[in-house]
Amino acid sequence: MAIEAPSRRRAIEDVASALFRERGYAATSVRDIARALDIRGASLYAHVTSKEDVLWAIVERAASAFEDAAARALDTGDGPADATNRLAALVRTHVAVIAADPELASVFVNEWRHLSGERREAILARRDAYEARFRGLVTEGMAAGDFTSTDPAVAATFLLTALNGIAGWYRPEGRLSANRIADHYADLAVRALTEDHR
Amino acid sequence: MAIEAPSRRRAIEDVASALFRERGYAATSVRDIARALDIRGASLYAHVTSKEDVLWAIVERAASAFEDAAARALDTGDGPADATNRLAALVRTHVAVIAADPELASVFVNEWRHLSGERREAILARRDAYEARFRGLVTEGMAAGDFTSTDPAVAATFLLTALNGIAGWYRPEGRLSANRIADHYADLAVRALTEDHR
DNA sequence: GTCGTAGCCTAACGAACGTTAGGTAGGAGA
DNA sequence: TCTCCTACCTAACGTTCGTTAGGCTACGAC
Repeated sequence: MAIEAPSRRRAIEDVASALFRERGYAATSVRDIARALDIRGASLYAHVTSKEDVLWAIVERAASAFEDAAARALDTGDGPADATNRLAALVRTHVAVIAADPELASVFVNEWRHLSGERREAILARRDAYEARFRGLVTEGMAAGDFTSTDPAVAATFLLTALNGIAGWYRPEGRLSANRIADHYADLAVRALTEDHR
Repeated sequence: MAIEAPSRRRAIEDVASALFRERGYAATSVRDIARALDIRGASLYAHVTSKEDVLWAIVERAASAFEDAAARALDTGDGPADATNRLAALVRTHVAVIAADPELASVFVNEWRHLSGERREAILARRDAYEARFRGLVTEGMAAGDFTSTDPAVAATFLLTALNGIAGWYRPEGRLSANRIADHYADLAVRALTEDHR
């Protein structure tokens, strides 16, 4: 979307996230990342202070992408929509963020535990906050009678894990476009929370 | 369930699957596994031929557990149930397998890609076959009019990723029992595929 | 032309990795 | 008592890991 300065640093993060997605962070060496850029491992350290630093940059960027997109999807200025429509919008947005950069999203979803100390806790806190958005929306919808009453935490986790799973299997050249997937997932999510809604 | 001979080999697999679940296969060293058993890394090789061999044993056992349970859930002798009931039974069974040994299930779901060559392909084939069971059931249910018509592959993937996610967060001492989780997930799954079903 | 700087190189560091070799202690069965 | 066998040990192997140090080249700005 946004036009980025074509920095070397960013190129490193891009190949790293592709490798982290398909092999995992721990199974990807610094020399693997360098080889994908056709340079030597040591040369990376002109652009990067550590391997974990690259992971952190990727995870941080992904977290912001999800947060910003969710805020845009939910805080629409045009008055309060009902829970069903807001849930559909949130699901669509989540799918769109994943499809826009599946490597980024996959690393965020699956590799955050290789961060250490404060960074790990910071990301966990942001994940929790994001999950709370889902849970809150589900809770509101139940209170308003839009959703079937059930355990909001379970329902939110059910939806979020299903959504995050997309980051693992989505391929841009696949059978279904991101929009079609978003349509299907929004329908499935809404129906999962709705009963006799005609 | 079954009473096992208390073999050292099995103890190794148990601590290994716990470590693989929480740190990942690649980030767990042979010496880490040994330390959890209060022995030296080299001593493991009296019971095991390689680190990957341990992963294979875990993944293989998990695959069999899922396959056997699904077969028992679907091939009930008491005549053909409708797709809704069979889906609910399959979901419950899947949850039960995960809850019976979350470490085993989590390694199966998340760490199979660290297998090499034939083993990796063999597990992928079995995963595909298992997924095909879900997809087939969804397809049948749509044909019979029990389920809302949608893309069966997308719906099956949606459900399976939501289900497999449980392996990542379930804790036996958690707020909800495995049965309660199974109830909720079966409801969510059936509703996701059903519309105006009263 | 010279200066800065961006980008890469070779060489090497200590640590950790998976794994092998060969040996020891102790209990079970003859 | 001798003999296996299970379970563990120490020591070491070659490799790979993340990372640092120091140097070279090309190019744009002044």
